[in-house]
This record gives sequence, structure tokens and C-alpha cells, in this order.
Amino acid sequence: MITKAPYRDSHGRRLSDYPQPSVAVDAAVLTVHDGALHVVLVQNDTGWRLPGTFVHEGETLAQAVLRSLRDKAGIEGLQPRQLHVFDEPDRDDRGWVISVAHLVVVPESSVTGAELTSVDAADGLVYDHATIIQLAVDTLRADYRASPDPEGLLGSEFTLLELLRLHEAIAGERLGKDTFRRHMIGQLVETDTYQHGVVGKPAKLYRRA
Amino acid sequence: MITKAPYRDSHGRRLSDYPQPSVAVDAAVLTVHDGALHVVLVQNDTGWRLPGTFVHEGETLAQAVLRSLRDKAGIEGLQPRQLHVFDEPDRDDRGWVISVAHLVVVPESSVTGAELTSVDAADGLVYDHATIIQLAVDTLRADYRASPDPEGLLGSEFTLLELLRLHEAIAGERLGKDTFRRHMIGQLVETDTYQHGVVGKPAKLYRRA
DNA sequence: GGAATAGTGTCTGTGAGACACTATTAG
DNA sequence: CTAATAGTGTCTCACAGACACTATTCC
Repeated sequence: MITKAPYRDSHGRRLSDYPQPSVAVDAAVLTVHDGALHVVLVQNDTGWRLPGTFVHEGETLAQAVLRSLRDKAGIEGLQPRQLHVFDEPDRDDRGWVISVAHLVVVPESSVTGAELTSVDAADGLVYDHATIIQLAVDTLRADYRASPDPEGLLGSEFTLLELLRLHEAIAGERLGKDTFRRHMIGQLVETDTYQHGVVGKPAKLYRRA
Repeated sequence: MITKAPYRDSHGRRLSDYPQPSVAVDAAVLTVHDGALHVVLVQNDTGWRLPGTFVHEGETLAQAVLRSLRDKAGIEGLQPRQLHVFDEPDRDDRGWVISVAHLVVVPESSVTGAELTSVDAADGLVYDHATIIQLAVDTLRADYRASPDPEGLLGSEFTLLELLRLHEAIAGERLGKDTFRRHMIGQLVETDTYQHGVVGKPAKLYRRA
């Protein structure tokens, strides 16, 4: 319970004396699996949907997203990012509910036991969830076009080939190693260590700038 | 009053039996005045701020923004666009309030009697309102970099010089008429009418593609 | 004609993309 | 040695930006 002198407006009313919506969060959890983008779906009585929950008091939207992922899909997420607020007054027949769509990006190893679906094959979802996935994919692709692994899916050190494979999986198309190298090299710093134990010339390890 | 069979969850409770936040909207209303971007500010007992209001039941966020502009600043707006949800649980000392920041772009003629401030000179505002303005300006500039007058501030027909002046005002820098022309011409269609009554060679009028 | 603006031909520099060549390892 | 991968030199093409030239109007 929060204890403080309650606010009253010019009519002597508290904020909670006026109608308020329930606020929900939904998350498109994207991960790279088998060289392509996949999204986490859960099933409830209304059908397949993105994991989500209602926001609790004293909690931010991001905290609600992370709680939802922990409880409903056993996922430890990182940094939820807001995409859009869905606010049609009658979109939920339980009452006045607005929903804030989020994007969460996780390494495949963080997803254990949840259902993965290719983003290209995700349809027939409840509400506006197919739209949310499209928004999430577009946002993620735009980010990865601009800088090397901004979500930190690879560890802190990686070879340029590992980075290339990741970016190709997210972009959904081949990128070309030489062009890619020149595009990214300015935003990376060399380390003095090399990959080893593989066939061919050992690759230098890089860090994000 | 909405009358329908009330929803009950597995504990027999309605959604409104759980704590709910108040949801507010704030709008950065941008317009081009005197060759530069300006923002509409209003003053209340807490200082200078962006116009905003609480969302009413049965209303979308966009409708709340437009109502707020009509009531508080006498502005007829068009298409509010969501920017970000500000959700820190203690950001408003009246209670649990989340706020959805919006961008609204209007022609100068729609702003009558409201206070205009250059976006470069807008500071000392309450809450996160300076941040919202920066977000709004960045969003608008990105849109105008990509296509000709996407907000339709000019009428349906305009000369390339008028379009150039508008884009320069929004970008905050000179753009160069020939480069600009070649960049935009692919997204415009000629009309068979010409500007007249001015000195010099009459300019062709264009429409958005 | 002269001033002013519209519209375009063209030159240059930059950068993306493709290709091929060299470098360095394992076996 | 050969196979395999890392890394780079270089060519070409396209396009942004700048400049200057031509075109068309008003006065």
C-alpha cells in the first residue's frame, strides 16, 4: 500500500473516481533459430497468441513484460522495447483494455520449452497479434541494418562470420561478406585474440565499439 | 453507460476490481512558422507544458488528443501519431498515471491563439515534455526525408519550390533545389496546370503520387 | 531588353556491390 | 601438397551534390 495524502481535483475527486482502462502488455519475443527469425507463441482458451499480461500497480510496462515471459514461457528476457499502443475501446470483450505491444529479443538458449514459430508462418492469431509480429520484425531489421548486433545476441566477442550469419538470419537474405565487413568494421574494435580449432585461417575476434 | 454481461475472471472478479492506472495523452503539436519548426505550449499551475488530457471511457487515444487540442488550444488537428509511453510508476505525484506521447502536425493556419515556441528554444518544461518534443521532431524529420510532404501541409497541389521551402523548414537546413527535385520527382505526378501571377517562369503544379 | 524564377545537362566524388586475388591455418 | 576459410585490392555502376546553362515568364 502506498501511503500519501491523496490527490483531489477541483471537484474533490481522486483520479480513481474516474473510469480507468486496464492496461495490458503483449510481447513479440523474437529469436534466431535454424538460420531464421522465429517468434514465441503461447496457447490459451482463445487460441494462439503472444505472451502478455495485465500491468500491476507499482510496475513499469517493461517489468510487466518480463514477468509475463518468466511466468508464461519460462524465458529470461532482457530489454523490452515499446512498439505501439492498441487502443480500440471495444477490441477486448472483457471490458476497456488497452494493450502496449513490445519487442523482446533473446538468444535461442534463453527459450526453453516454449513454442517457436517462423515469423513467416505466424498467422491465425488472436487480436492484432499478427500485426505486432510484423511491426517487431520490421523494427528489429531496421536496427540490425544500422549497427552490429545491437541486441547483443552474440557474446561480447565474435568473428565477422558469426556476425554475418546472425545478420543474414535476421534480414532474411544473403548480405555478401566483403560488403558486410566494410559496412560494420567501423563500429567494431579488434581484439588480439583469434578463433582456433577450426579449419582454415583463424578469424580475428571483434568487440562492439 | 455500457450495458453488457460483465466479465468475471477465474476468481469471480471484474477487471475493474484490480488496480488500474489513469491513462493520459500529451501531444507535441508541430507547425512551420516563419521558416522553422515550432511547437504549441500551454501554461497551467505547474508551468509550461504540452497540451494533454486524461483519456475518457469509450474514446481512443487519438480522439483524446484531438479533444484536448480543441479544448485547450483551439486547434483542429488531423492525425495524431503515437511516439512513446511514459510509465514510471511515480512520475506523477497525483497517483498512478501513464502517459502516451503523441505527435500532431498542423498547418500554421490551424493554430489560432495558441502559444508557439521554436523547437530549439523549448526547455524548462514539466515532466518529460522536452524529451517528447525531441522525439517528435526526430520522427517528423525522418518522415519528410523519405517522401514529399507526407502530412499534407501543402494542399493537394503545389510547386516544387513550395515543397522545397517546407522541407527545408522541417529539416532545419538548406537542401539544394536540383538534388531535392531529383529526389522527390519520382514520388510526384505532374498536373497540366501552372502557377501564374508571379514573376519569372511559371512553375508546374504537382500532386503527391 | 532585363530581372527573376523554372527546369535540366553534366561533372565529380563517394560508396555499395561483385569479383578475384592473397594469406594463413589444418590435415 | 590440398582444402578451407580470412581478409583485401580493385573495378564498375549508381547516385548525391554542385555548378552552370537554357527556357519562359513579368515588367
